[in-house]
Amino acid sequence: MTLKHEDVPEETMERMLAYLRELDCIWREGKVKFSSQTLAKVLHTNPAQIRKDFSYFGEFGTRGVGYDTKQLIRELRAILNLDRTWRLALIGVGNIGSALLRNPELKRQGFDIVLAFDNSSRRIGKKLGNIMVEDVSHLRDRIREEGVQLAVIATPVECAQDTADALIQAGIKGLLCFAPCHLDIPDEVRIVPIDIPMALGKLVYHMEV
Amino acid sequence: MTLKHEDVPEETMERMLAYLRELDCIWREGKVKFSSQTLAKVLHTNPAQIRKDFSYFGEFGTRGVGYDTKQLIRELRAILNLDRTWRLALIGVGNIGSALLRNPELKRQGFDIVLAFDNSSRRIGKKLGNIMVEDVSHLRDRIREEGVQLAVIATPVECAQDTADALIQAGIKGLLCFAPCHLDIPDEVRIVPIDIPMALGKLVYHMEV
DNA sequence: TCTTGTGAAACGCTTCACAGCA
DNA sequence: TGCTGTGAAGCGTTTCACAAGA
Repeated sequence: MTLKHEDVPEETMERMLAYLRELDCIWREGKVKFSSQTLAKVLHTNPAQIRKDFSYFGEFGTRGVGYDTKQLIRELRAILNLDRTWRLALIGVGNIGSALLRNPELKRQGFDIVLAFDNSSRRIGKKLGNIMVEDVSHLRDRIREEGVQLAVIATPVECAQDTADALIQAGIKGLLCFAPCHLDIPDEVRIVPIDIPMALGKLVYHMEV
Repeated sequence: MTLKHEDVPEETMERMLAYLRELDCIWREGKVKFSSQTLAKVLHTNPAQIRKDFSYFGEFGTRGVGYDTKQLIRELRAILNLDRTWRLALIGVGNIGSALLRNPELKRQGFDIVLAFDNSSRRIGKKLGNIMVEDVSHLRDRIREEGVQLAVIATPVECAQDTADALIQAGIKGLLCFAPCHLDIPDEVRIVPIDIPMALGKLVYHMEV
């Protein structure tokens, strides 16, 4: 029985991304079949968990045999909306922003930064890769012109909320935010935070002092 | 009743980090008191959740009144081991690695990158900020010399597992990993992954296609 | 009256155990 | 025999509701 998005635990979706990432590896290693057992061993998890996760979306395996690697990769890509290219806007071309622009991995994974903005005249007009950095004051019009749905906030904390507000005005539906602060966002907009100091916080909590 | 680390849900610890981050804001805004109600409103969460989270570590409030902002900041810093400076090693001084080295926010938050390594002669010997990039082949000795406990893996995926193995050999106890792949790590070593393509995956899963 | 701290209920995710099939 | 798919049990987290106390 196949359910849809709202019925799937967020945890399941996150593990599906991890399964896909690992299956890409397994495929590159030439393994055309796998079982929940073998995948679980690699990822240090429980085979029942993997089967249960898959079962939210359908039946992909063959009893007594296992799963077809390539087929599962295709299925997972489709389930996770990763079977297309997503166009992104980037706001803030400082350290992290320019690292993202220079990162070829993103494009390879289907995430294409097609717009970049900054508020500093030092950076506006410069070309990074094949993207021209534009003035953040043109953000709204340019995002609408290009029909971009997703944006990456890589500004300092001080500008992050204003940037988010402007992006939402521009019709953005999903945000990846590197600014280490809470943002106030309407329910219909999705935000995924990447907070590096907080990640280090998770680490040191478990350290012997 | 105060319990310790192993009895505290991971979710609680992660929220404690978010509370601390927000309390720093609240303090800068000049608010010397807060209630679970007011903090919950800002973070779009449940006041009972906040009180329950706090209760894992002690009693910090005054009934009928609320909490003292500055005192709570101090308590949370101590609980989360954020009341000291942590020294880090960085491996991989590419786009993301050099962005981290140039990021003054980390030092301000108590995370000090004191060693940087790379395997490219183009980068070895260069100075970034006030850190000299060293040859990754000296990793083990230098980490032991400096007594560093934490490391940041910012290498390409291809080197990530080897790097992790070397770091563990060197006695590293915690890893922040930017390489978008699963790493095989002994139980006693903590790893916190920051996987940017996966974060974008979480975002697009919820998008209307 | 107001807000904390907390047992207990409610809820949701994980794991188990086994029927169903190749 | 071997592995999947899944209902049900187990378990941990969240939320509720209220006693305690300023």
